[in-house]
Amino acid sequence: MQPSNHQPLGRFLDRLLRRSALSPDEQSVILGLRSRAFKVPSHADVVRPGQLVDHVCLVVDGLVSRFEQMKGGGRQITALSIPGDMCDLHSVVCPVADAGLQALSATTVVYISHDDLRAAVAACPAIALAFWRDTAADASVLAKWLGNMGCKDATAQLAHLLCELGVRMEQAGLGSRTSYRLPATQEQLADVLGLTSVHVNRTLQGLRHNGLLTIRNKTVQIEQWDGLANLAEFDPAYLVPEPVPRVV
Amino acid sequence: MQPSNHQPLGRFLDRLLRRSALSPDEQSVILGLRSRAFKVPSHADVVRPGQLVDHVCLVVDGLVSRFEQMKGGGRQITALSIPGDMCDLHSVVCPVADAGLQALSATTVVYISHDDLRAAVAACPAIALAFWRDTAADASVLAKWLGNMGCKDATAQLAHLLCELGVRMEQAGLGSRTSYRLPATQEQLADVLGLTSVHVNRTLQGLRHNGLLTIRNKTVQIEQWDGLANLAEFDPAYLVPEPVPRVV
DNA sequence: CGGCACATTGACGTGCATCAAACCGTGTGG
DNA sequence: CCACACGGTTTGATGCACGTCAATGTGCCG
Repeated sequence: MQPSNHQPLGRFLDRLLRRSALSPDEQSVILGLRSRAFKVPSHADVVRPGQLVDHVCLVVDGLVSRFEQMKGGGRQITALSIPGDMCDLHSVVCPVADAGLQALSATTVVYISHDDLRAAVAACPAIALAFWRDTAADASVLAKWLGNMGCKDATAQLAHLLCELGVRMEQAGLGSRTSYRLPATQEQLADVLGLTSVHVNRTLQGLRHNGLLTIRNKTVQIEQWDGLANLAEFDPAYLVPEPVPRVV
Repeated sequence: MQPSNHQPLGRFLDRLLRRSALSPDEQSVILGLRSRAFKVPSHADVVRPGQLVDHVCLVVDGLVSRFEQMKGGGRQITALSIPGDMCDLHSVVCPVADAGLQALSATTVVYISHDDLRAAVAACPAIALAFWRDTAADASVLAKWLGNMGCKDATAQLAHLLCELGVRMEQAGLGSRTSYRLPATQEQLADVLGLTSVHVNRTLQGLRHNGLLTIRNKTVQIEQWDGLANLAEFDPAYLVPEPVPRVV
């Protein structure tokens, strides 16, 4: 599993191959998907909540969040997509988006039409399974977040998030788990963790004062990985599934 | 979409058909799956966290929870499976369970082997898509729970959960949305909501005193559906996806 | 230089946790 | 048929983690 290349679809294929075996033919079906690139400014909506979509959205550069919007103005981020991630691959099978998508920083994305993806799925059953598996992987991140929010205090929760992002960035070839760029504001992190930006700020300071990490210029530097992972009860198992044998 | 029957696999097929169109042949593949029934006593583990499984588990009667276990003894329930639900359909593509499964009440389940399901998927691409869609539906419940936990207070969160279960019970043909049996303890509800059983108790009393619902003998009676749904900002859209056209 | 988004700090309030005890229904065994 | 044990519910007193509100600081960009 060599990184194929740094083209948008190459990054996505890498992500799929991390979990699923695909034949050269199947790989070229993925790489051959037609895509249209767009630039999205920071804070702009990519998909509005409740919107019916006919394409998926692959992150090329930047950071995209999926979020639930409450009537009272509250907002909960339910997923973070880094380059190489499909924000809403599940929309192929559930095209009416219950949640919205928003760029957290200046971002470039590519659109790929549902029709093209459905054609790929119809042509290659293994691709359908790879997509299913990808959706399941997203769900396991979601379950982990729920567990953290329900059981851990702000410090452990924040530490866990920063460990997770480290591992994911490393997997995606975007830095190492102890040093990566995170173009998100403290308020956005607060919306991920179900906290306020004020409390995220103080919690972050606590981690800094303990020498666990530093953040300079949107770049996270984890100084004591083991300490942070231990504090967070972080176990990357949920991010690195065993590749599963082909079934078709 | 008539309820096929009340056999275990019939209930599961009904659930699939609620979201996916399947041809008669495909339906009979589902109904023909081999299954072995088991009785599970209350509080017993069905799958231990981290276990490698080679079968999925379909709930026939009772209630099963998926949960994350923390080192400190904390526990977070990340999904509730009612009769007709596959607890861990995603394990077909991610066979190493990150989370555990536990029966919340005396429960009967049936096991279906991954091999048989993979054969079904290989034979009928539409079944693969239906399974993928089912996994996505579970994930949207998870996202909603995360949103509630992050943004709402205990009252709204509990109200939302009871509305959700009402709709799901009704869809599954197990009572109406305003009256259904819920064989869970307050402590288990607390583990769903990220609260303590003490607080769930007081919150439940608040809802009762406002005349919104009553609970007697494990049976939830919602007296004012609109009031409860409004309090919870409950919108069932995330539970009733538009059926999607066949792609294969 | 002025404006703007974001980070930081402080004072204060509250929703929920924690701990501990009492209460209640149900099944069990003497 | 009663005594008891046990899982679950209910209640009260107290504390803390985090929210809220509001001001100030800071870097960046036009």
